[in-house]
Amino acid sequence: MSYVKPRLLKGMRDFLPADMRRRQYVISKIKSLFRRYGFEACETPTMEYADILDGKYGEEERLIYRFEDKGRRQVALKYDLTVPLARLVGMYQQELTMPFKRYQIQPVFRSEKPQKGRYREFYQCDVDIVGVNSILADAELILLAIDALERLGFKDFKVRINHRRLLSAIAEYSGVPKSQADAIAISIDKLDKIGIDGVRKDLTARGIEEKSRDKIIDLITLTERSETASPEDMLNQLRPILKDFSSAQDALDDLEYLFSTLKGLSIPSERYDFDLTLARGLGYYTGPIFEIYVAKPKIGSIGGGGRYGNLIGMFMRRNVPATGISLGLERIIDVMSELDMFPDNLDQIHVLVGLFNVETAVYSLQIAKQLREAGIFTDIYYQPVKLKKQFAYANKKNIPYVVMAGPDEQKENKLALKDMKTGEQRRMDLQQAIIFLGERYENQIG
RNA sequence: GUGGAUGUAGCUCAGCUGGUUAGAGUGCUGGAUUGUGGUUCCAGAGGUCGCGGGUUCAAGUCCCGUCUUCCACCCCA
Repeated sequence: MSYVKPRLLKGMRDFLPADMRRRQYVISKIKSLFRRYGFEACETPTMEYADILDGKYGEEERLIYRFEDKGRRQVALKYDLTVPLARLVGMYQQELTMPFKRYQIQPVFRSEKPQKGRYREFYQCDVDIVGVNSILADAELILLAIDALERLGFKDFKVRINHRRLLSAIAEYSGVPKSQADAIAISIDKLDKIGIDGVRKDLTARGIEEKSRDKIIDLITLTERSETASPEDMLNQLRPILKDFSSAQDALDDLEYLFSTLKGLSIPSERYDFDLTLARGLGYYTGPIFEIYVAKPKIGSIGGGGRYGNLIGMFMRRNVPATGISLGLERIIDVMSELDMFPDNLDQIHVLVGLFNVETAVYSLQIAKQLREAGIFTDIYYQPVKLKKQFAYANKKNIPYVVMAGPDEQKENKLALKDMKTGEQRRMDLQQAIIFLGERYENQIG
């Protein structure tokens, strides 16, 4: 027989049942919350025509997986869920009810060099609101993201908020040519990592003139100084400085509205921050931008998003405003694993029906059948091996209860239900067992 | 994409300056007089030392290449 060494492609992963318990736990919580906020599900294919994705991501475009298919079409694996959504809206305009609120939980692909918390295939959990100009939509997405993370047990995280047009205004204000605006954004985004002197050096290295550089640094230090200041105070400080730039005023208005809404929703102020240095890489953002940040495990952002005003317009003849936020499933899971945030009873199977001997096998199968009809997750042992082995199997699979039914039980039309944790075992009839297990696992039985 | 580290039984690792049949713990399989487990005891199976070349009388141990994982940069979920 020929042998192929089993192996995985770089950055790709298998999920064993132990992994899937955690993934499904997180997905089901997120999904039910999305629905609670009035979003409906959507999916798009793994592959798109390459030109659907081209020209949307800026620098990051080099990370798109590209192939030629057998029909010599240029195809690409989807890189995020936002651009496919834009395509979808462009295609089904007439069939979609506006405003269109959809959630989408699917894998995306990026050919990056893998690291911890960085894979080549990973799931994003996106919620987007299409067709709404109001900043209220952005505020609600931030609320939703915070709600989701808190429900998963996150304690220490923060949503950093900035505005794309503020970044370009900074470039304008400092007198830097438009072509270098992105370079500035990238540079000041590193403030956390390399500090103010690092940014100064970096700006110089990027060929920014001294005069411009100092103006930029002044602005940044303003926000850095104000770490204790409220977002409102910071906006008020910026307003006079950027007075002559009308786009900056619009951005400041947006943010002011956004922050006052968040405040009005009673979101604790430690949950969000105005961060003038936040610059999201993706090219399509045009308005407020957000990033969800955890400090504890050094993994960076676990989600992000923002308003994209022109992207959908690239797939239709008019512009449609939209805003969205994305949660990174595997980073959320990585953080939760690291901080031991998963409940320890993520068991999926409630009871194992053991097999005493061949003569009573059918009786055992009947018990299992009826437990299943009652909605209880029931596994069964198929071979009449030593009870020791059957119990060991239940332990290994973390099954909390075992039913044994031998000749004695069958004679009385009963069964023995054993609690694997306490070792306690009681003889009862099937109905009693169904009631007992049914009450215990009420919330899981569908 | 650039730079660095790593790779030995299913898992976690040991193996000194190259030298005979590659080890431990854990896990796995079987057993300790046959209706009850997670403890203990006994026995056993399991390794092309990531893969491919090369140097040497001799390589897990040195050199080159390649792949994987991890770290930094870049960037991001």
